[in-house]
Amino acid sequence: MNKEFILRLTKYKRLIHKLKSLGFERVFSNNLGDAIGVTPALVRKDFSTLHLSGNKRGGYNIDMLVEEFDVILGRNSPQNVIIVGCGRIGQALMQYPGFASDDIHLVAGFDKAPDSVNIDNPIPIFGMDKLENFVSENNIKVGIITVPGEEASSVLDKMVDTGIRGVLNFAPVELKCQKYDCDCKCVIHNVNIGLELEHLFYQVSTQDTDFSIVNDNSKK
Amino acid sequence: MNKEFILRLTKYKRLIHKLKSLGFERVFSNNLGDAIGVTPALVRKDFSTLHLSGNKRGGYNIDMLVEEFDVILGRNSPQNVIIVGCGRIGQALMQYPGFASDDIHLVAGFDKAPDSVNIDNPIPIFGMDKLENFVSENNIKVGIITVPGEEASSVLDKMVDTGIRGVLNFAPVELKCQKYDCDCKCVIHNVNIGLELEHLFYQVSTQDTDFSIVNDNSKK
DNA sequence: TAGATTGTTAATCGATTAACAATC
DNA sequence: TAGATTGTTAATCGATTAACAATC
Repeated sequence: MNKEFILRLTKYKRLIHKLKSLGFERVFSNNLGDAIGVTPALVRKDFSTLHLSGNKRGGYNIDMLVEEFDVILGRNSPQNVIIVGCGRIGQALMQYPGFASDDIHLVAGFDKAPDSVNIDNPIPIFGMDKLENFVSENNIKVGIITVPGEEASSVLDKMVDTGIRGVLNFAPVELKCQKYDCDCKCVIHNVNIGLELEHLFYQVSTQDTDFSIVNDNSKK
Repeated sequence: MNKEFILRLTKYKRLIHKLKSLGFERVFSNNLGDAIGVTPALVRKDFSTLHLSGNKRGGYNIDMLVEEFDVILGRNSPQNVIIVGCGRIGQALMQYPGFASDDIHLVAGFDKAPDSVNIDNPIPIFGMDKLENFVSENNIKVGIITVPGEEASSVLDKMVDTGIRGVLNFAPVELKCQKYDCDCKCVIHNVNIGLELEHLFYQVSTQDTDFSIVNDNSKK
């Protein structure tokens, strides 16, 4: 429910998998807290709300954590993703090496001009007219948008209509799911690269200053 | 200082520029709140902490806001960015159309094998050995990392050494700036696409459920 | 004047943390 | 037993909001 909380969950899961592969058998709340940058108390609180319990002395059992987190985060269901928009960024993501290790599978790309897309892609590229059938036949729930900003909104509508429930949007517009009013049936994460860079410039420019100074400048 | 606050600032700025281009002369806190999804009270609070004042009856003057936000967000200083790692994602970003409109300029790319990078890039590509001089000569403060995960950490160190103060990281590892202990001289934003997708899968899978149900399942 | 909107204070809300009893 | 760590409660902290006096 809480964004920060869910983000911590995915971090816990990754960390726990790493620890398991290192041969750990138990782990303490303070180890976990240090690694993901929170207090041990919060780790225990999180685990407590997830009904994950440890031993008063021996910490938490790694095998148990691995198993439970895989259930909690739905690792057992197929993590298939489609990508709509096969321009430069779309094609780059198709080759992105970071997915395989997370059991996330990009299974197909869609483009309004599929024939003009390079041949050497690792996944099949279809025209937009194939989207609906593909999504329903393969029960796809999550998609990536990498179309130009002007097309993003209509592409989103199309995707939501076909049954997509989660979207990662790279187009430089802030998308909101308006199809179903406030009772939104689709979760959207916007990755707005320009906004991120602006944010960085701001932070860098004020790193050593504080607000009163900034304001004094603006009034010169 | 607060992440959410800074994000709102960039949204205010974009919105205000849009309103100005539409011919607006004044705007009220409730308009702004509706558009960026916060309460009017928060808009007034934000503006108040920024020492931006309006008229009790007539709202806020758009021209004043445009001017002040450009100062606050440093629009007046050059927004030059370099990119380290000229693989697929790096090259895709070089052609990204969303930057120009924000006065953000990608000015150069760096790669350990610059000769193997495609010729038709819109910006010059240099070897890593040129990084330090370029950054100091052009007074670059912000860079993008698009190298493979294994190289990200050492690339970051190199960038911080040359004087880069803000980094947008696309490598699939969570980077922290450790060079200067806790007194961190470099702000880092991690865009972890795999983590985002996992997060989405989790949200989609629990969209209609609540925690007690999730937990019951996990105990089956 | 009456109505509307700001600016600010105090209240609320929710997340995080400190602290400690329970217990391995 | 003594020491360490969990699980949970109560305190803290900070951000957001409601409310309203000031005033255009």
